[in-house]
Amino acid sequence: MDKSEKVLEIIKRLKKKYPNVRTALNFNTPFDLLVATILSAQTTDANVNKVTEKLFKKYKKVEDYAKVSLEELQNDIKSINYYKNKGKYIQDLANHLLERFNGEVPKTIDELVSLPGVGRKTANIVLWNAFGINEGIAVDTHVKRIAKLLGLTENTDPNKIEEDLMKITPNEFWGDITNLLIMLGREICKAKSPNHKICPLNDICPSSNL
DNA sequence: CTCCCGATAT
DNA sequence: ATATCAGGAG
Repeated sequence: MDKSEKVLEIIKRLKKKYPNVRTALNFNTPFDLLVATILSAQTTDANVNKVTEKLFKKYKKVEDYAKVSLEELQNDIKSINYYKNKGKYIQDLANHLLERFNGEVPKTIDELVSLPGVGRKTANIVLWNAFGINEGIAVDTHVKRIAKLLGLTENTDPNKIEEDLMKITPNEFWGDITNLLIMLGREICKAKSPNHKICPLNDICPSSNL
């Protein structure tokens, strides 16, 4: 089974296990999702959702993030890891959107990545989950770890892993594969204790100990 | 490469 | 105690 066939089999099995998988981050608007995704760096989604529940009620529009003092915004996300950096990213981001994009979230990777605090991972998450656009594959810590365990890539650089995955994955699945691997990573193929016994991929995974 | 720097699981 | 969690900037 070559890598392309393997990816299809992996997607098929994971889709069966997680039929309607989508981002676990709660959001109403594309901008909400952009904020939530920035907050999610090195932070669990549950913790992000706890904070955004209040945040999105207080900050309805892009202008609201631009208006407040940085200290107040940082304080509103205080329970999030790296809250000082993230607060600054989000406020700068709001200003860039207002000045350069008429207050709207852009719909291309190049434009998204030009915004403060937004890298390829964040851009891909927002494009797929807010707009349904498959321009790339979001490589987060789970995707990075599991793609290597499954033998889909030998690279460790997220950008190269993204290239490898794009080569062997049909475009229609570029959005799904990230969410599917994230679910697998959170529930079964955990960083510290991968549970090979209950993994639906254990018979085609070179890293399985069974 | 380092810094950022909270909450939770183990 | 420490490893890890939907990373990105400098």
